[in-house]
Amino acid sequence: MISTPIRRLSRAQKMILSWYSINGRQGLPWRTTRDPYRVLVSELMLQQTQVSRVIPKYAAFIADFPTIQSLADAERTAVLRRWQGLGYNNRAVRLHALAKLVRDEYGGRIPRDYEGLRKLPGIGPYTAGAIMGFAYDSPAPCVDVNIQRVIARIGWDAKRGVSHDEIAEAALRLVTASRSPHEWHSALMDFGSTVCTAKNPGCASCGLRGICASKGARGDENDASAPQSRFSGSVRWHRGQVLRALLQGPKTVQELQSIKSADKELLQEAIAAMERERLIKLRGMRVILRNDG
DNA sequence: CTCCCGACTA
DNA sequence: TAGTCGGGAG
Repeated sequence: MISTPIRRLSRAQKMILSWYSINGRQGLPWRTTRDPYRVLVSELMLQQTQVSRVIPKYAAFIADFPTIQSLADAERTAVLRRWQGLGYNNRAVRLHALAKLVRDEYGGRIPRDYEGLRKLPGIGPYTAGAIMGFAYDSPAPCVDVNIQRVIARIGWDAKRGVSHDEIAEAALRLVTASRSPHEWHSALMDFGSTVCTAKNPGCASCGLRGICASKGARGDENDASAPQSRFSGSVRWHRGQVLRALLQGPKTVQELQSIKSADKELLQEAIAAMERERLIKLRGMRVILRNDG
């Protein structure tokens, strides 16, 4: 009989788990804790940021802010300082706001349910599901691009195409069937980042060759992304420079313009954007990092 | 130069 | 639903 995607995926699940028991990434610091606060911090950091870059930042951050209480009580600038190098600084602002919200409105307790987590700033559909799985070992929708890719490839022929909804449904079915969402999502992610990679997937040595609907596909099946514009000299780069400077203390616009290699117009653009986002404020000629807002 | 990759906002 | 948000490794 014809193998359905669900059937294929169900078989693949066992194989991925067995692959994981041997090849899983050991020693990821957020995998050895079930503390919802630590899991939450790691997931916020891992949004848009590679594992290798998060590891040292996570350790330093947890050392400084070991509990959600300590984070809520900290100055925003102190949080931003510890976030330096991770990028997307608004994630740090949201995390700090989240901590204060939990302290002031939730009695210091992070919600234990998906919908409750979703209400918190910075927690979207993926992160809520990830926390459910990694902190509470509870099945919930949890589809990032890696999980999406692995499930799509195994279940459906890469040359065809499958809706996100179908993948989400299959993913939920799999995690619900698993004995441990924590183990299953860890396995899926490790498999996706080391074997079933976006480009040049390791099909040749993959144990799932026999059942995968997309075996041998070259990767990047539906890649229509535009080439990335350069970072150096961009507005984004200027934002980073401005933040770095202001972390040392208030600066005048003049002083900011003397930043090495800074462009006057792009710097103005960066300052305007950061002000709109309430990251900074202008007091006369002085620019300062906001501690609220 | 390319790659990574979720949440929020308008 | 399109645009914005990073910064370092390779």
